[in-house]
Amino acid sequence: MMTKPFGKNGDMSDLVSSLGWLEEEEDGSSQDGDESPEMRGHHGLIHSCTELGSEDMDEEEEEEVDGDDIGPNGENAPKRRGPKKKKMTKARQERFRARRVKANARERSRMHGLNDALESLRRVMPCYSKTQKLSKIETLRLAHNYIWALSEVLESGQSPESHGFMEMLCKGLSQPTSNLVAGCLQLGPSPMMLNKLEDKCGGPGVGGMGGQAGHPLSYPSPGLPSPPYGSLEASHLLHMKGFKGPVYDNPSSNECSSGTPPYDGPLTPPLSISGNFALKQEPSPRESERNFTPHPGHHAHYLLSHHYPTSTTGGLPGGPQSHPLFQASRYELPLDVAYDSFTPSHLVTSQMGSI
DNA sequence: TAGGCCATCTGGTCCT
DNA sequence: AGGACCAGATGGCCTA
Repeated sequence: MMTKPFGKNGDMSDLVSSLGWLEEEEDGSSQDGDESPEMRGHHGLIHSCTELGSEDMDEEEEEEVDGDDIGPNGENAPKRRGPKKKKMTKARQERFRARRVKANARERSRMHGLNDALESLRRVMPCYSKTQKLSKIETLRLAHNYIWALSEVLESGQSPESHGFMEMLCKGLSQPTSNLVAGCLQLGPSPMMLNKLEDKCGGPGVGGMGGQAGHPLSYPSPGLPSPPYGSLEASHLLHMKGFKGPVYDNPSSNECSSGTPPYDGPLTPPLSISGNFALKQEPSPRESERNFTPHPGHHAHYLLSHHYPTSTTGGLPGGPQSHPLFQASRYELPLDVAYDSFTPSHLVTSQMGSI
């Protein structure tokens, strides 16, 4: 439970009055700027109070605000310490309010943008449910785990159906979220999901395969519960169906490298990661220090042979081997990544910055 | 009802 | 000076 230093009602008024706030509220200037219905409680009052008491201390038209140390119930409130508060003129109050209202609007807009980005992230997570939305913190944790797990898959050839993959995904997640992820990964693609994938991959502007349903990941597990579990969102892999070929020879072709292009769709995590690997000639000595058994390319083969068959209709132009998932298995970490603290996310961020 | 999550307001700080 | 970013504070909503 979040600790609330002040009660919702009543006890706050003592503080407010002791700070000499009430006089401003009386003249009505405290309400005019808060067009937002979310302007709740006393919080804003306190901030405004402190602001009024500090910002304009060097202004003319000083006016003492003493004499109102009596609480709303008539009791004596403790005297306010520090410099005496000066009353603002109407004009100053209006200016201040206008500035504050503008800043609030910007902040709202900024947070909405942040939430939009978070929602985009949710949609490319391995489990996405409109009905059971992941919380912000869980979304970030799952994203971290997901990148990590995918990298492990690339490096080790571990199957995404394995228990280990699930464990990596669920590491540090709350029990409900873990259950959600587990449910998602064990559910076979539902007809609804297939439709969704069809929409995503075949829809206009997605770079899909002409409306072909594609090859959604299959996690056969008949008889498992349906919702509230979300559905397995395999689109993060299916997105790559639009992949035109390896990008390693031309790093600038990677979206991530061309400044900050407008985000108009889910990214393809393997592309983002693999495009930044350095070409590996020999197995890295560090690789042997890993805890997993390296089977380079195994999983890439598995995935790609299942989902990117070499065909003229739906396969990758150069066969599975041309896919970044496969290619990436031949790449290794940059040497400047601190190995102790290695996680795939470190790799991504450190390399992204160097593009 | 406690606890978790969220949206919002706010003041401070840094940057352009 | 103004905007972006951040963290703290607060109240509302929802759920176990």
